[in-house]
Parts: sequence; structure tokens; C-alpha cells
Amino acid sequence: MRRMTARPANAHQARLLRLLRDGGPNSRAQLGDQIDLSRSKLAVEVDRLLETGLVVADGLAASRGGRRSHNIRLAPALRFLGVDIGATSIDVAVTNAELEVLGHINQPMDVREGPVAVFEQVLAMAGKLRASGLAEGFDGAGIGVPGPVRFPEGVPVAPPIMPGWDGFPVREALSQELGCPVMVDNDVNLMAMGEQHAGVARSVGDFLCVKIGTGIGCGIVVGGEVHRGTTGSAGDIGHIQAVPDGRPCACGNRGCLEAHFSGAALARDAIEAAQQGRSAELATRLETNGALSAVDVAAAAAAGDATALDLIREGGNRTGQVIAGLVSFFNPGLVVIGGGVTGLGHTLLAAIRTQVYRQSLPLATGNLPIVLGELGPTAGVIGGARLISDHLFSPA
Amino acid sequence: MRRMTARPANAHQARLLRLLRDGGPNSRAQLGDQIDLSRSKLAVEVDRLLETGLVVADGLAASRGGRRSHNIRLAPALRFLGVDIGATSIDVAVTNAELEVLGHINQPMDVREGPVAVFEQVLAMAGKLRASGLAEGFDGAGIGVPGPVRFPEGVPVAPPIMPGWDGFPVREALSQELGCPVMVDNDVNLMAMGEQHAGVARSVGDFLCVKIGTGIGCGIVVGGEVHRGTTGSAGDIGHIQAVPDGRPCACGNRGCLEAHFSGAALARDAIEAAQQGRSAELATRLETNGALSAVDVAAAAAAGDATALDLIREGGNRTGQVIAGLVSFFNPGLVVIGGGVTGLGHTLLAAIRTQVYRQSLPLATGNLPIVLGELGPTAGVIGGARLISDHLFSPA
DNA sequence: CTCGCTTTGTCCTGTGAGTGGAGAAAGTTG
DNA sequence: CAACTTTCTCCACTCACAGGACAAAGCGAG
Repeated sequence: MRRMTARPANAHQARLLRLLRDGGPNSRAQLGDQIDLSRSKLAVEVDRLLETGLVVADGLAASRGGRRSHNIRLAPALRFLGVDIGATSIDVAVTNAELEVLGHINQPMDVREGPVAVFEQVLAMAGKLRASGLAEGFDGAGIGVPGPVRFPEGVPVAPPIMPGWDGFPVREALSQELGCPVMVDNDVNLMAMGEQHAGVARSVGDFLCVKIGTGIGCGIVVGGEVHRGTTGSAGDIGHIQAVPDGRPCACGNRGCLEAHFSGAALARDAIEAAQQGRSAELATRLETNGALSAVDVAAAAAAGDATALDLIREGGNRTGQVIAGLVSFFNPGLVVIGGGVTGLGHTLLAAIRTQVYRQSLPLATGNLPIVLGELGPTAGVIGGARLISDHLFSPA
Repeated sequence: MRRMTARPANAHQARLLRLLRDGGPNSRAQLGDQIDLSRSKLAVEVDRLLETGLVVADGLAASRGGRRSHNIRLAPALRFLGVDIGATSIDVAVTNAELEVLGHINQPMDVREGPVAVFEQVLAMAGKLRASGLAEGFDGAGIGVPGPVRFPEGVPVAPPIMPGWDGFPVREALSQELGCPVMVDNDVNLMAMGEQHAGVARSVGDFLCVKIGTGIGCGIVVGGEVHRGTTGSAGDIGHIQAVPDGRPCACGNRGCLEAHFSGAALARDAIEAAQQGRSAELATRLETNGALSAVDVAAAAAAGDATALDLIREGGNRTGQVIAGLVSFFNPGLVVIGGGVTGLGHTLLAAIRTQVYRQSLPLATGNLPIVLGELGPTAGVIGGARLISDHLFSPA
């Protein structure tokens, strides 16, 4: 099947496509209420979109006291692929044009195996989704990778945790393999876009989205747009100093936030605590599993283990301290906490909140919600779909 | 004289006004090269602007091998007022429509004397400039105040160092007194706009402008626009924790950057050093002046005083540490250092650079210039003129 | 000085975007 | 069936804008 060949011809059409994406099916009249165009002009643009096949008119809506309206909706066959490549696993999902997740699969995989191996896996996963009948093909894909990206070209630059990816033409390669347009971004930015589109950050213009997983990063949204920085490394807060003369970090400095709190650091601390006999709960788990991860710490904490709770609290304090600085600096309207370690839940959140509310200025924190992301692992893939749809739903 | 009554009627006219402001006089042909309009349409819009009196055509330019062009320029009588209210002094300047400073005066004054006293002073200074023949009146004024501002209304909110200003309708009050449109912003943002318009930050889209004066603040420019944050307190980095369990700060916390390094903190440290006999140079100055300020420390350092140099270096290190975090987070294309203590010059800059280049990620610092502002005390007033001209030169 | 060339500025017409009103189509309620 | 509502279509008019033709003004060479 030939996929989405057309693109909106002008800003009006782009606007209409986004309205349909974000608001679902709509009548011409309803669209007219949301866009600053006369009914006649609107009708013309809708007709042109119908001609291109990007949108379809199917069926009539129930009457609201007058003539029944035609349902205008985005082509139901449109499919976007959202791919979230994490440090240790890959998420792939298909969405329809409204960015609703139709299917989602996750596979463990170490990103350090390199782009070739990872892409093989991604393509296999995409193929599986297609084979299951959810899509006949993909009209676009948004990919997140755990490192800085030169956004216009879609190429990772100097990514610390994914050697072998530096300069690899991710966008071009995947675009060829998938046969559709591809956009690439940092995984944290994707998460921010996901929460912005369908999560807690709807209708917030300026917010921060802190992702604590294997590493720590922060998506920055200014005026509804992701801020990527001059070299694409904006939001890389894992190597901000959290503890003066603290632990040595892989980056060569000492006391980086990431060295003191992240999925990796937490696991290491937990193992140490277990081996030193400071926590029976963790020791048991270490013995049965042979290893420990953030999930074990969360479970131990849930079981009331004091050491586990301490670990979480201390990490939350460190993180909160750094976030407090960022809040003073950036003055966001919302802070979202997400990523793998959010399983640590309320204990973590409470520690972060305490630090931020105590250390930042009242004016900046006065009305500042600090909340967990509500989309979990789907934030990234929805963000990917959103990224590519924003691209495709803009004037050619 | 009646002042600027007209406003640009559409985006084209606004664009033309800004081109003329930033590029000086221009022929119709040259304007056509810089704007995406046909010559005919351009001519129409220029004619309309000529009718309103906002621009004038005076004289012919030298021939460049063909017909001589008319010089189109902004009305030469247009005057903007830039006002920079600092913690301890007031700067007022008049500019022409091209934002060139025609006259600039400075008066010491403590902002804590409150808005009424300060405005009396500002009006007196503005009157002096007018009386000197530099302006027959003002077409607009941009005011900077040393605290957070609710920008749309032009009202300071919860300003820590200027009690008595909270909620005072600065914009409205001054607009009445001056009889012209007024815009109000944080002084740090004004400085950033000044350096962006006429200083080191020309042609840089994303940059930070750190102002170290009585307090410490940071102007944030994203994509050419000042980021003010949700409550107008963005850039308030003076109360980011720089030293864990450090000195008590007026804000109630400990170890704030501002408590360890700022004009006020530096003066206090210098007096302490003088009294403890750690610096003969500073002691002499303390005796003759009865007090010490950042200027004295700068002079002592220039004279080779080791203690003074140490004070500067340590402050620079603290500041650099905080900036390093912000650089990792924001990934700017430039960092500008300005404000009163820039008299400390190269010693300070070197300390800041060392910390930033050591602590931030190579990708973020790789090509990051860290420089002193080049406009000094005029940055703020030029920024003020820029602020109001941006406002007036936008579609009504 | 005249001729050819260049640059600048003006005029005019055609095209297409966009508005707003009239009214047709399709429904509901009484 | 009449009166009223909502949705959608059609049409005429306005205005923004492009682009070409052309006039105005200047330079340099012969």
C-alpha cells in the first residue's frame, strides 16, 4: 500500500490536521470554531484535504437540533511508529493518526551493542506490529535515543553512554529501512512531548520533564516547544555537581548527580547495602536474583525496609537539590518526574518536593506542581509519534 | 509636540520598522532585499508608513551606477527612554529610533526608598535630558527594575530587595507621568536585550547573560526571545545553593550564591579581610574611604594584592560552578558576564571559565564563548529602548 | 552630446486568498 | 405541516500580492 504521499499545502491545512489529530473527529462547523477562518475558506481547505486523502468524511454525526454534520477525521489508515531506545531496552509502538497507541512492545537490549544490532531489533519489532494486523505500513516514525542529537540531521553526537553511535546517520538509515519519513530526538525530549500531548503537561507552556532511568536527563519545554540547545545537549543534567568532592563519575568529574542517583547508582548502592548486612530484605533479594535493580529497591521499600527507604530518600534529596536550582533558574509551570525509577513512587516524589519547596524562591514554587508522569513507558513512544506527526503536519 | 501617534498597521510595516531600526537608513531597493515582498507591495507599505510620519524620505543616496535612491529612515524626531533602576543607582538614557544613545545620566539612589521617591528622581532625570535639547518628548520608555516582574501588566511581584514595590503599578504610573507607552521588565532581562541588540550577543539565538551586581541574576534568551518564566522570576539564580551548609542568606536558606558572591558579599568580605589584617592594601582603603566596595577590591587586585585576588577568584569559582550547571542544563551558544562587578575583569572571567570548562560536558562547552558584556552600564538602557521599540514596532 | 547600460522607483493588471451574505439541505419540536 | 435550528454550499465582492512594463535618473564610452 502506498503510504501518506501528500503533505499539507499551507498553514491552514497544517493547522486543520493538528486540530483533527488532537481533538479527534470533528464537523466542519466545529473546526470553524477552533480556527480563525471563514466557513467558506474552511470548506475549501477541507475539500482539498479530502482530495489528497489525508482526511476522510465518514458518516454523519447525531443531530444537535438541526442538520446532521459530516464527521471529518484523519485518514483511518494512517500509522505512526514511536520508537524509544533506552539504555537497556527498546520500546516500539504503533499509533493511529490521533496518536492513540494501537500496539506496544518492549524488548530488553543493551544500546551499547551498537546501531546496527539495535536497528535490526527495532525493525523486527516494527515488523511484528505490522504482522499483527495493526498497520499495513508506516507513514512516519519518531525515534528517541539516550543521548544528545543534532536534531536537524537526526544524528547522535558524542553520546556518553552509547559509544559507536557517534555520528551514525540514524535518521537516514531508518528512513531507508522503514521507507517512511523519520525524525530523531533525545529520549528525554520525547518523553516530554508525550506528557505534553497526552499526559500531565497538557496545556502547560513551560515545563520541565525529569527522566530518571539508567541516567538522568531533563526535557525542557519553552512556550510549548522543546528547547534542544545549541549543540543538542540541553537538559543533560546528569553531570551537574550534586555533591562537592562526591563520588567519581564516568565523565571524569566528581559528585555528578548521576553518580549519586540513577538506576545504575541505586542498584550499586543496594548491592552494597545488602552485602554489608544493612538490609535483610535486599540481601534476600540479592541472593535469589543474583543482582539488584531499582525494582528491587522499590519492592523492599514497599515492604517497609528502612535501608531501602533511606536510599530512595537520599537520592530524592540529591535530585531535588539539583531540580531546585533549575526551578529557580527556569521558573517552570510544572515539573514532571518520570523514567524507570518512578516505581519508587511517593517516597521519591516527597523527597524531591521537600527539597524544591525549601530551596527555591517562594515566587517560583508558589504554584508549582511537581508530579509523576502519568504515561509511564508509553510517554516516549507517544512522544515519538507526536514528533513525526508535527513534522508531517506542517506545510511542505 | 504630539508624539508618535501611529503604529504599524500590519506585520509588513512592523518588519520594515525593525529593519530600519536595526540597519539604519535604507533605500527601497535595499529593503526589498531584506524582506520577502515584491517591490510593488513594498512600495505601497513604505508609502503608507511615510503617510503616518513614522518614517521619512530625506535626500538621495550616492549613485551606485544607476539612478540614485531615496534614503528611507525612521522619523528623526522619535525618542525612546531607557531606564535602568538598579539596587543603588538609576541610569536614564535617551535614544533615537535606531536605539543610539544620545544622552545618558546616572544618579545614585537606593531602590528601597520606594517607588514614589524613585519615580520622582527618574522623572527629574528624564526632564533634564529633555531640557538639554536631546528630545522634545518621549515616544516610549522601557524600564528595568531589580526584581521579578509580571510582564504583561508591568508590575513587580514579591521583589526581595525592593520591599514597597510589590504590586506597585509601575507601568501604568510611569505611562501617566511620562505621557507615553511604557514597558517594564527585570533589569537583567534588559541587559540581555541590550547585549543582544548592540553588544556581544548579536546574532546569537540562545544565550545566558549573567549580571553580577548588588545581587546576581541571569537573563535567558531562547530563540532570540527573552524567557521570563511562569511567574516572571526566571533567571533568579542568586539563591541557587552554591555551598552546602554555607553562609546564611537573607532568603532564609544557607549557602546561596548571592550570600557568597555579589557586590554586597564581596564588600563585606573585603572589610573583614581588612579588619583582620589580611590585606594592607584593603585596610588602607578602608581607612581613607570609611567603607569598601567591589571597586576597591578591583583596585587592590590590580595593585597585586593577593587577598583581593583570592576573594575574586573564590567568588568566580562559586559563580562558575553554578553557571556550569546552567550551561549543562540549557546548552547556550554564549555566556555573557556583566554587571557592576565586571570591573573585576579578567581574574573573575578566568575563574568562571575554568569552572565551566571543567565541569560542564565537552559537547556543551566545546564551542562556548564566555565573555564580558561590551556595553557596560549602557546595556540596560539600550535594552529598555529595545523593549519599548519592539513593542511599538509590532502590529497594533 | 548621444548611446547603451545600470539601478531605482512607479504603474497596472491578473491571480488567488479570503470574507460575508444568501440560501439550500437536513433535522427537531410542537 | 409550520417554525426554528444547525450545517453546509454557492457566489459575488474585496484586497493582498506578484510580476512585468516602463519611466526616471545616473554612469561611462565613444
